[in-house]
Amino acid sequence: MLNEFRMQLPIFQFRDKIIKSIRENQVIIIAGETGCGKTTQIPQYIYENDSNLRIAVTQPRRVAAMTLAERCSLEKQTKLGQLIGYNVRFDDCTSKDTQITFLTDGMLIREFIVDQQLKRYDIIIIDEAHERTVQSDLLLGLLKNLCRKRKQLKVILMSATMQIEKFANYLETEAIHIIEARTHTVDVYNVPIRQQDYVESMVNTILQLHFTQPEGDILAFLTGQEDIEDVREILLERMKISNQEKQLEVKMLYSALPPEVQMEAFQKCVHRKVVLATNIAETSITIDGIVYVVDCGYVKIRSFQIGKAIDTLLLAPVSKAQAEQRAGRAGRQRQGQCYRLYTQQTYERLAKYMLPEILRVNLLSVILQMKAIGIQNVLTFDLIDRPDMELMLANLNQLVKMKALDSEFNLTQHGKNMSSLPLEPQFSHFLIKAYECGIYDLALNSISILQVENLFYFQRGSKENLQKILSKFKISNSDHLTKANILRKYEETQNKKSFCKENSLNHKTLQKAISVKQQLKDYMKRITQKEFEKEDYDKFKQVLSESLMFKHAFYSPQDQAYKLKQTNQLAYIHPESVLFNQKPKYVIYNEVILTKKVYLRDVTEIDEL
DNA sequence: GAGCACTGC
Repeated sequence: MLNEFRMQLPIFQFRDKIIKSIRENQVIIIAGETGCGKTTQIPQYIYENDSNLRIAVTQPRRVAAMTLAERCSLEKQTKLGQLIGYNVRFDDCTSKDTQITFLTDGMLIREFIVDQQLKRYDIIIIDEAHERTVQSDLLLGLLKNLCRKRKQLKVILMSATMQIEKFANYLETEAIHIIEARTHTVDVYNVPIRQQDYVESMVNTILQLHFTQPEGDILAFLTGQEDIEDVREILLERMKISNQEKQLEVKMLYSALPPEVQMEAFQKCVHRKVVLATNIAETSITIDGIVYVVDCGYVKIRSFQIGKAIDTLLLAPVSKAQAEQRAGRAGRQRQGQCYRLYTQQTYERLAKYMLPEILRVNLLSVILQMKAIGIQNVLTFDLIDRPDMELMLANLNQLVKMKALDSEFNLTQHGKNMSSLPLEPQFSHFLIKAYECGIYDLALNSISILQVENLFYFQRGSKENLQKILSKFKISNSDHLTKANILRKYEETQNKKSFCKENSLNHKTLQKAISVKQQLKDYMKRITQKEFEKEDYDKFKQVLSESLMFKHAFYSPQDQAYKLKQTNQLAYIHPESVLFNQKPKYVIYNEVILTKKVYLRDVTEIDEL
């Protein structure tokens, strides 16, 4: 039975219309802002109408998949994992009775590799399609194809109310439903003149807001750890000077913060709270009680420069859609206000949407996945936005060199094995080769710990300890081996928490590395039975060097920098490397990224190129 | 002598 709460949701009045539309069309589009109830209700409507159907609902983020399944289970008063369940990495909470499965986009792509017909499901819902992640774009392409082969299959695309025509054209459907949500209005204010420095401007706006506006918490959007810490320091200083009775609690929120510090941003405060956040607060996380939003107008974007073959992580203006999304965060509880630290004129000139991810990342692993799913010609595969042809061709040729594909671009057994691992292709290649050479534990430790980010956590200004800590674990002029050693020492230590504290390590991060290692170990069991171990660092380096065949660099004395073998690009060893300030002649690296300079991250010295 | 936003298998 439908309970009263469910009937009050905006989506409820569309129930019969949508059911009818699904019956009559193979592909339908449902657009509606967050809060209209589409994600929790539509799977249930479908099930209540025909209890034989098996439904998959995809989400870009794993927490969303888990909490949505929990929410729906509660509404249907069933046990989570029975009728309704979820399936995300490290956590499969489904059973043979499960008919509504919430899963991540990446998980459904994995299922495609196992069964290209996806016969396990009758209806597939792709949610949050407007976010345009690589995974959901790829899923749309795969499902568009599959619809021709499986006439009974139904596909529902759900998105915010943007780019709907584009989706509709691509999926060749006219069945579009737009659901209005009941949200509160947000008044938007722009600054009248262009601001020189958004940190200064941010501080002034927050303080002015604080001293003149009625109660309600503030959410401030900044770009990264550095400007968040700057704003915080200046705010605290000025609050001290002003000696006002009106207190202001300053909290921070960005992904490199340890989870326990992040939690502080969610606690209710006696006084007004201001949360200084990155775009983690844009979609991933919702904070209750926010009435005011301040938007600096910038965001850090990671892109892949095709010609130079390097990643960049640089500041860029937000898109209009992003600016709206940020403003919307003020209207979740009651009428809110949004202050933009840029002029109305600047706003008008912003791009409508951010460039979709598939057009700005390296596609090596996506191409391998596509081959594993059985796509013959990936170059002509019909995606909603086609990536650069040259890049895809270069990726194909790299996969040939790794022997993942043969010379006709057909998937080899090795490529099949590689695609079964949740790793970048060069690491899959490395792990498989390392097993063959009998250095599996060393390789597993190294790969697992390199998968996790924010291994260390330092308070501002205390980072001079880093090299001291690294030297305790250092092995053989290699970040790969040194980090493997950190994981091994962590595993061997009894009191893990104090071990982490002593060495400024992030406990949760290492926990994650452990579960990554266990998962990789399980996957590897299906590929090879070999499990013998010898501690051979030279062999390790040799196999690694061969696996990172496109990531070699040599020191160029006249440039006082490294030259990448592939492109002659100049780069510097990252300060977080054990090789920082040393100048080994030849190195291999995991990643080359432009931030303030072009840096090589995770570096190992080798004897020759 | 600098420090990387976010997400996923």
